[in-house]
Amino acid sequence: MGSVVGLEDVNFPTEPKTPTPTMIFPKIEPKLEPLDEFTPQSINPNSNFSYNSGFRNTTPQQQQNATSSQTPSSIEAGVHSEYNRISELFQTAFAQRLQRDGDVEANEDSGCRAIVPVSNDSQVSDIVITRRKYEKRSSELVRVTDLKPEDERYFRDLIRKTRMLYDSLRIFVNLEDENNQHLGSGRQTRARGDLKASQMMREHGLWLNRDKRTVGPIPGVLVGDLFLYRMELCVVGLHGTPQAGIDYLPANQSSNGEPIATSVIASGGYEDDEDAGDVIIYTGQGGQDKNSRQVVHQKLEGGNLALERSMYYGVEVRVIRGFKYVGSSSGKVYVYDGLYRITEFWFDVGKSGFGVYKYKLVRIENQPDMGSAVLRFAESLRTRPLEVRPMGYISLDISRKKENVPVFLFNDIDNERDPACYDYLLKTVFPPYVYQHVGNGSGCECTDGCGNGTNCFCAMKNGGQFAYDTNGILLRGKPVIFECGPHCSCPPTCWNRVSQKGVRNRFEVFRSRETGWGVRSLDLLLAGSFICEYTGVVLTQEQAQIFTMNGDSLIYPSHFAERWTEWGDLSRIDSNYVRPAYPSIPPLDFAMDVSRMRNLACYMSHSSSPNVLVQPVLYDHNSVSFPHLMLFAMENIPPLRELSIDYGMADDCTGKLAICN
DNA sequence: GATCCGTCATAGCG
DNA sequence: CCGCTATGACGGAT
Repeated sequence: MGSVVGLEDVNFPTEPKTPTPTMIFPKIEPKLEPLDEFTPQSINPNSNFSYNSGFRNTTPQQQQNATSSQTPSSIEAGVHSEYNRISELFQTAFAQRLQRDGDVEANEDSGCRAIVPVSNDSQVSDIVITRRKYEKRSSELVRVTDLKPEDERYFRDLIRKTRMLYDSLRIFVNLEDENNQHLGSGRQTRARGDLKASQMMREHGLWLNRDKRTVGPIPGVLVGDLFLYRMELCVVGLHGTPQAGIDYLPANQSSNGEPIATSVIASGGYEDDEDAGDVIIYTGQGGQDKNSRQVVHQKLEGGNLALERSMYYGVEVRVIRGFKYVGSSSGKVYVYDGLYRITEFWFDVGKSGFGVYKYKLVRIENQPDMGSAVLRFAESLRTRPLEVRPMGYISLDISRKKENVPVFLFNDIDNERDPACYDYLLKTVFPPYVYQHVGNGSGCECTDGCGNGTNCFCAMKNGGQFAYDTNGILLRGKPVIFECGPHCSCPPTCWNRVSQKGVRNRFEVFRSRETGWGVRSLDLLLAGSFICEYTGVVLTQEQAQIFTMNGDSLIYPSHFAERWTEWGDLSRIDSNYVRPAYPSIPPLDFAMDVSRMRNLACYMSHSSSPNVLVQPVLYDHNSVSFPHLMLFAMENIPPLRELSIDYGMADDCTGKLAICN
């Protein structure tokens, strides 16, 4: 039997310790070649820059196309002129550098030639948050290293809070716009919540990682983290440009006058990309018309030059993959896949017949599994679990058809099969007296559906507005939420019935060495989306006493940390923001028995930095002291990542939920 | 009905 | 300040 304590220790510091930022520049020492011997090979001995030695990765047919589609300025002439241009570019850059720091010392023993550690007297608190309005991006290139576990937790929490705020703002802007459309503002296009949210956060200095240009990992961002919008990447500082695929420190800001790439987004926007996971053939930028067709040769400038320089100096780049994924609103997600090294680059003939730069990106070893691979793996698990993982499945539905969607039970570690042995409890069982005051007149009378909540009694109970948007995403955590229910006149399709409809995603209870049993999803869980109810049998005071005397463990809902307060909290943007206190409910003082009947929720692990929140909800009765405990995602949770709740436990209180291990 | 394409409103940055 | 960009949303066509 493992301990229930989940992902992380309970306590983490509010103040970060100082990690050591490692300066990449200014001290660099690439070998300087005499300018008259300047050749592509001397620019970079590692590169296979193929200037006139034929075409790489190009079929004869493509070459034919290339030459035939392009006369009289043949592809070869194009390459020649491009090469001349590059030579000029480098001559200028090297001349400038010679003039400036002709006496830099070589650093022979460093694995990465460009990287020379310097003093660690920078303040880490400056690394992350920018408080001034519209501050320009910094030109200081750093790599953050030596993060201690408490630092990791601090930055993780910072990223988490930042993303929560971004999502809240985005949803609010979209909803407000939708309401305005209802009123007939006459505007044709919808507001871009994704852009508005980032703008508001920028105005309040809430963008992260803007006062340093960070090479390598962004503190607090894990490999596999999911983003739904390009601007979200800008806000956390993972990738700084809203549209361009290559982010780099431009030459004029660089201490040695050369650009350095920091991150790339591979989303298949270029026909010549090849993506084999660990190895990417990445096409440089430029040369496309507005229809994304390659119409001229690419040039070795901007991001293309930066990638080449990053290769030369052995500087790693972050790779974010964007790809289609049903379930996200735009049909696309961005996944942080970790660090890659550029090992080769060359000028090639693209499918269009025009010259493109190509870069071979190789994933650095010993990193967590690629998020994009996990997504694909989860996809295959959803459709054919036994084929993909023939061993380990104990049950393909522990709910025995009670849930809309089967709940898997997986254990490839030991022989435990406990969760298969319990009665599956779909909904919490309340004592009969909570239903006393239910009856006619307790629900709304919106026969045609509740619309946007105008004149809906249930909306009024929530303070005039529904708690969800039209996609069923939780707008803001509240002391309690009133959903429409069996005593309402509205049809079951009413969108104020999100949590009572039960599980909609594919979940799996799994055995883990760290957390005993755990729960993970095979679907992407969007931030704010409903996960499941935390079910149990609610006990009367007397029953609870007997249970306690017998030594049985109970769930006390009042012990859950009130994480709902964090969801939709706009206080960092809106100084007038007040945390929702309405509708107010008395402290929850009931106990729940899960010793015989339970659902998947009680297998979720504890974390003090959880990705799931507990939100009280009422729909089938009006006793505010006995709400359903509904679980919602606090962030975009990638498939197969363990779900965690803040049980409000201290480190040494693992016994409380040991029954579920 | 899913998917593709054109169009438009965008915002950061070099 | 201007032009570029591996965006995102929508509406119409296939």
